[in-house]
Amino acid sequence: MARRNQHSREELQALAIEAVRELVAEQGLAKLSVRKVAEKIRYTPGMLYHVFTNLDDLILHANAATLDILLADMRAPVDLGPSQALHKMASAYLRLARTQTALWQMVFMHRMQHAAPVPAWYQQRTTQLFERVEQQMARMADRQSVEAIHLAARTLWSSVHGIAALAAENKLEVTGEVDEQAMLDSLLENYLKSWAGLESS
Amino acid sequence: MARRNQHSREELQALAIEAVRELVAEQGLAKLSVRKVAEKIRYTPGMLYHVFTNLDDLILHANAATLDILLADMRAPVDLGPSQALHKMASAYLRLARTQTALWQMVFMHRMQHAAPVPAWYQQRTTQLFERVEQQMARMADRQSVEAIHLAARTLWSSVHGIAALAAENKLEVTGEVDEQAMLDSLLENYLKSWAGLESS
DNA sequence: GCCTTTTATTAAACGATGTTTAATCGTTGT
DNA sequence: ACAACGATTAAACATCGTTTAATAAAAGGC
Repeated sequence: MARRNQHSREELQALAIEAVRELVAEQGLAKLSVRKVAEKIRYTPGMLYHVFTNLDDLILHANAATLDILLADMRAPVDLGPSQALHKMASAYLRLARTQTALWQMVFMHRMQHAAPVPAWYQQRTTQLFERVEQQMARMADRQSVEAIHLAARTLWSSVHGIAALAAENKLEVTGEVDEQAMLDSLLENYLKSWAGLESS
Repeated sequence: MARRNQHSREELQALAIEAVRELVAEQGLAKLSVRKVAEKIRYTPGMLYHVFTNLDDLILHANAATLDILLADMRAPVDLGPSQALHKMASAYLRLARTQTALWQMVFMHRMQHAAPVPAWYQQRTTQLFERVEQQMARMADRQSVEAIHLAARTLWSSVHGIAALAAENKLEVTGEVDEQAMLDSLLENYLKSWAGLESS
């Protein structure tokens, strides 16, 4: 049979993306396969190549969905001070790494195999994330230069990411009990305290 | 032919491990395969399963070698103060991520597929790394409790790792110029300044 | 020095993978 | 009614990790 046409191209995309996310959430990235995705949405593997260029492309779309969730969770409440806002954002970041570990890891661990550059519609989401952090840090110290704020934001958030990555690892392999939330608090409190007190050069 | 016996079991292990490291350094983890390793050491794929339990095991051994290099590079010079020692160690960590990106990524990105727990001889190396950091931080603030030092060491080094991870990524995908060494300096300076000034509770 | 036993090593198979190909079959336009 | 098109499939291909049984060389006993 051909063109059952029960689903439009866009519906099929959404269906496949959701299937990937469910499969990865249940079994992890390592167990993901094109055939499983196809079976789950009741199509043939070949069909997926009519809608996505390859598996990497499909995974990238699934990751974009995860990033959208993350960005939504990291919406900074307007009525909070910059320090508390950053705490909230970091906690949201950590929470996703803890509760949706497999999906979170897929975002940060999967690398393109075909040497294709990350498309703009994807990179836009990751830069958006850094911009939000930068925005809050700009509120903390308006004495600092734009470059200094940029550097500090990247420094801080790379650090937050490192802690969240550790938390995601520990969900799988035990390395000794660590309280990642306490680590986040320690990082933010100490780094920001010293940084905000700095004078611009 | 059988039992050419040109190489002992240990020599074969070392040969295979070195082959893995060369292949990954040249082509990346994604292109690694058992067959390529076997070809490189001029044996058959099956032979590797006589010396290692599976590919994960082989990769783990290759990662141990990388960790050994890292640990050697991170030897803290005795004549330095704790703060400068930490700077040196962090720089060494970053340097490896930059110069041996593929091998470094294999250490931190590869996950066991067979749900086997990380063996003790491997985990020993990663804990050793944290211990060195802890040691220096203990020198900085002997007023703090053991638990506080443990927490701060893990916080700081997870952050260093996050920055190094970002540097490794940017070696592959361009995200805009960032000076990771400056980020490291910012992290260490600000975090340690505030942390070391703290009184124990 | 021959024969047996071990064991290193291989060749070949198995099942699964991502991807491509050509064929099919339903829909659409005329 | 028929032709063109396009969605969908079935099947093939090359590669992968891993296992199996066969083979050939070394080691040990006598």
